[in-house]
Amino acid sequence: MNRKSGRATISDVAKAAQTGKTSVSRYLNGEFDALSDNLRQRITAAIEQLEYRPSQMARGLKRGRTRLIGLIIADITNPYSLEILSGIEAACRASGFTLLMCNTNNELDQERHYLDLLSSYQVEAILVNAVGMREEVLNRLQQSLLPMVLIDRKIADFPCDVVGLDNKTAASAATQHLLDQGYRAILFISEPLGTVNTRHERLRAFETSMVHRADAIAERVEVALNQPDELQRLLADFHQRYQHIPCAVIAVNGALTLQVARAMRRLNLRWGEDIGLLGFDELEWAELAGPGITTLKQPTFRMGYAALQQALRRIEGDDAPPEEQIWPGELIIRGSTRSRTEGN
Amino acid sequence: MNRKSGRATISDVAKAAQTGKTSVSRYLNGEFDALSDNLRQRITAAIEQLEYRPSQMARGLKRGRTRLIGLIIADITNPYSLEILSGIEAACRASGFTLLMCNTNNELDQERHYLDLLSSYQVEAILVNAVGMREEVLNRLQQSLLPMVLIDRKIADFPCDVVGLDNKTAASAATQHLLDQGYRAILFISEPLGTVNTRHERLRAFETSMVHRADAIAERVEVALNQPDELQRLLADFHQRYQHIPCAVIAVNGALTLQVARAMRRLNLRWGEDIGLLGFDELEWAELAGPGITTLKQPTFRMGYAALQQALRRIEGDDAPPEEQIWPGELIIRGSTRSRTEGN
DNA sequence: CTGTTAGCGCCTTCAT
DNA sequence: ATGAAGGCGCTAACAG
Repeated sequence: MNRKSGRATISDVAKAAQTGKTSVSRYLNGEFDALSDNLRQRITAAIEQLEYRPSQMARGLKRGRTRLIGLIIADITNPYSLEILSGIEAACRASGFTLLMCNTNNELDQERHYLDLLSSYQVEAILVNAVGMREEVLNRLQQSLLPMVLIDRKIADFPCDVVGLDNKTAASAATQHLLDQGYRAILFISEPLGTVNTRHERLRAFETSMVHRADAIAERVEVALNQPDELQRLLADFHQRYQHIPCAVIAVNGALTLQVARAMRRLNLRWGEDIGLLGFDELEWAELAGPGITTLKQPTFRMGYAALQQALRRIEGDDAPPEEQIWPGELIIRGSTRSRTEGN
Repeated sequence: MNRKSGRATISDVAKAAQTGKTSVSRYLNGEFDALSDNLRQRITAAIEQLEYRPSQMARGLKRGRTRLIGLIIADITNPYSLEILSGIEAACRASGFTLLMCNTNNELDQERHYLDLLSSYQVEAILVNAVGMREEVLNRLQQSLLPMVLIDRKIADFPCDVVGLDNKTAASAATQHLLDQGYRAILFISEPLGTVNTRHERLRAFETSMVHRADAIAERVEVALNQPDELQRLLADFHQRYQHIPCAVIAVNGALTLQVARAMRRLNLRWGEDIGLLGFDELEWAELAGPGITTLKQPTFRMGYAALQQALRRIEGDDAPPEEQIWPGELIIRGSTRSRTEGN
């Protein structure tokens, strides 16, 4: 046993098994055909006795295979991201990889920082669910040949594997549902659009679905998260202007849906009664809130899982052109979008 | 620039700056007093030009300082764990550490496996929010001198830093609140107690608070997560037996509270009306569910943050005896525990 | 101030 | 079938 670190090294094992490090290394890598039965047993015993565990650090240094996957998330507290994380994690567990987790807190320079950091840990691939990046950073990454998979959001003009929702179909279905239910004034509430393609796509599909309908009013607004007062003001204003016709709200993601629901609560607006409410992302509590909240559920867990699988394929050398995986959403109808007959 | 890995190494920088690796290393470690202005500038330029980033792997191998923290979580999808994670992550970000995340899915052998794995990555400390561990594993860890901080749950007879809730006070306060509100039959619903000290402590405090009260009935039951039918049956049975007196339920944690609420929904039992409901752990949607759900909020974020800080202290050499940090909970009263006057 | 030398723990030729 | 030697990228003496 090595005196200083307290941990046995490959040399200690070799010594204990009365052999050289090479054979132990072979043993560790499963090259048993190159080992006599006797030697193999000695090594097994030595490892057991010394409680030896190979150092992934040293291994990674030498071979480049660290079995580490980097994950960059914009905001872990977001329920969507959490489920994505959950899927990725399960896939990691299944494939023997470990996750290095980085939360950028939606800050752009953190993103840059973590990208660097992860590559300095020699991760074998990077999964990203946060995109504010500019070309400079990306080029560096691309040169490094580090496989990268984007989740949910993608980057314009940057060819890269992507896993995301079929935003167009989903947003159209959501809008159509509200129209079918009789709503005639619909407010699309989004976090600031920025360069987040997801938000743009959903909004565009919403507007496209509405533009044909001369009998219905479409409005849109951007609000940052955690601005309850502003949100409340917006909702009150919207409702006040259209209270004579069935009106509804679409929230662009789960985090926002929560805040919208809270604001409505404070305004004493009952969803499903006074106003319709539909939110992207399924929420575990959606059925418990009043008459329930209609959601556009994404197969988040499976998307996370799939993202890691895609990364693994790249790690194993697949160099097919970048692939864009588009998953279908599912509209889960609950009481918040109850049917409105005219004037009711 | 190194041909094979595509990444510049310290040697490349040394060459480009026309100096030796040592000086570059010194530069990297901020030992500027040992570098002439001229040399320093050459190095700066070389690093810039080569886009050099030191390999954390190699660094870790040599110095033992990997700046990596291992985190073992029983179940990331648990809201409690998520917020803990969130706090830990923030503390990591603030201190320049990176998280290696492992989710055991509540499986004991995974726990063992990950403990090994993390130490093989030379993490500098391990944070654990999942405890099924037995002595064998722990002893190995303890010998390795790897700092470890337990969160929420602790292990009997294993002296170790712990960050947790003041379960006794919290559970007493919760129970007392229900009694004060007039409830006279209270069911304590827990996940299987197992060796999870947290659940035991909360139950014990509940029973202690109830035992003095000859006028009130205390019951308890254990249910595994995701057994909706059984849960429903239990609740129906409990309510049916005590519907003539104000009765209430305490759920031992947030995950369970969600399931209890769902079961009540299906049974058409309205919390705050037909039955009282109080759950450990604050839920972001607690105020939105019917008249709101009364919760016992834990300062989860700060607890996670504090856990990492404690780990840092150990990393920096603090060898004071194990410290048990007990944080106070806060009862957040909502409509689900509305006051019951007799017979109403 | 600066460079040389020797490893950290492991894997990989290349001999034997 | 086995082992010795060299090196991955970095740091830490030890000289100058």
